[in-house]
Amino acid sequence: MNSENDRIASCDCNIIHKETVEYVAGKMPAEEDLYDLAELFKVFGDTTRIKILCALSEAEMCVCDIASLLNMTQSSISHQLRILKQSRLVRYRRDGKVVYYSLDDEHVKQIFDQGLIHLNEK
Amino acid sequence: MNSENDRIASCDCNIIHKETVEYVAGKMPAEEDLYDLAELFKVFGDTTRIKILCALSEAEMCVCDIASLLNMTQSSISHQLRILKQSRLVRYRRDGKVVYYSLDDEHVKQIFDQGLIHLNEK
DNA sequence: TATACATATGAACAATTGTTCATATGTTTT
DNA sequence: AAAACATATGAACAATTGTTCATATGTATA
Repeated sequence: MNSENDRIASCDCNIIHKETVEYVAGKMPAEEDLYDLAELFKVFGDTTRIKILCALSEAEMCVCDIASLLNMTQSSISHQLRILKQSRLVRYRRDGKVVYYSLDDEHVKQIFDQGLIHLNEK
Repeated sequence: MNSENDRIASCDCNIIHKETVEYVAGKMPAEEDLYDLAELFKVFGDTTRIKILCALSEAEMCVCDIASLLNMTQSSISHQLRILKQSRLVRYRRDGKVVYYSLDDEHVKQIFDQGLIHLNEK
């Protein structure tokens, strides 16, 4: 076949194993799902947010508590909480002037723990 | 007590729930572990790398296969594989001119799947 | 040994991101 | 109603990141 020997412009090389590529292509999840998955992990991929999630897995806390715990400004915590809210990883309730945050579901802790397992076994 | 009413410079507000903060502080993992955890998730937090990991969970592939599958340049794939190698998420073996990559351990797929579960239940 | 090929890598660049600063919003208390 | 307080948010800035381009490295083959 000709197509197998032609250099592929897009990848700057030849397909070495056409069958493998086609097999895997058939198994790949939808582009959009992979994008969403990367976005989810991106949220976990920041030290401040990881600390917030870790703290909230222990107790419901208000913004000020979290800022104090992590020794950071109220503003930076608030900004990060917004991202966590948007990703549906945390929920909140208002009580007077104070807003209390907590984890939105149990998967958060499971993803968290799965990561720790990986690190501990290396 | 005086300390509870003083405004805390670091967080620009008062500690609202001193007991909670102290309790959670005692439960937090080591700073370094949380940093490593964030670094791990950061690696998962990119569409290209997620796609590579997803592909490798189906079959061992060479750089060219992956580039062809994802319709990206060999160079960009190679750069990302370096990051995945450094994080010990993939391993490789050389066979002549070709370098074959595969997942380094099964946790990768478990972290991956845990993320998908979270997304599917929302 | 010269050429071709698969892969790796450094530099450059645009795009994204996290924090800070200033200030706005919403609620309570005086 | 005014002041105090907890939180939210927009703009600005430095830092980080992913891709591209050019080129280097390593292996096989003519």
